[in-house]
Amino acid sequence: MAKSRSDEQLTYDVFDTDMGWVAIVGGDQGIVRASLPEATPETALDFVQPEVSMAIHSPDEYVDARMLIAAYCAGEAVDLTNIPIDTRDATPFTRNAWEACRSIPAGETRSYGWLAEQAGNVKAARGAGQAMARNKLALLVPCHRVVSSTGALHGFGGAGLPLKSRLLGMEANR
DNA sequence: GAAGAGTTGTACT
DNA sequence: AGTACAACTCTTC
Repeated sequence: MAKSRSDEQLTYDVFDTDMGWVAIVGGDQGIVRASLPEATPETALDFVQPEVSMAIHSPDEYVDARMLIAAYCAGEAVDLTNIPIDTRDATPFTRNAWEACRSIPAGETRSYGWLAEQAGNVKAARGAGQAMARNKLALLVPCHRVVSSTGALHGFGGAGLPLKSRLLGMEANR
């Protein structure tokens, strides 16, 4: 770990899945940033900027992650938790929230309050939500399984909502 | 069912 | 260091 992040060479890969193109950017510690399934590889790569700008295309590094993500997008029951992730930019609370989020079983949903409790503070549900908002690992951290206390898909800022609803439907149907 | 107040964490200035 | 913002939850009308 002696090597600094700035001195580290990032690598990326982009591939097509059943739901669209997914781009992933990783470092020495693991995946640093991942995109949601997009219509075109260009959009997917745009999603992982600016990290991808200083990364080189190394599909050989992520053949394992590619297979898992592709299988997941195809509806297969795979464990995305096997993919190593690097939470360098995350604060302890955020990292803990992401870790708790990965702990949620497929097809199940948890509330932000539960997530906050796992992260350390029960009343930090709002902060937990923000941690998900800052989540750069997209599919690797199944933030779509986190819903509001009432069970409704709250927030999920922007165009991610339809996709997450789709993912939930897929997992539930599975 | 809808609206308002309260807490905690993160990001930015 | 301080201020503003946020993908929440709970209590009350």
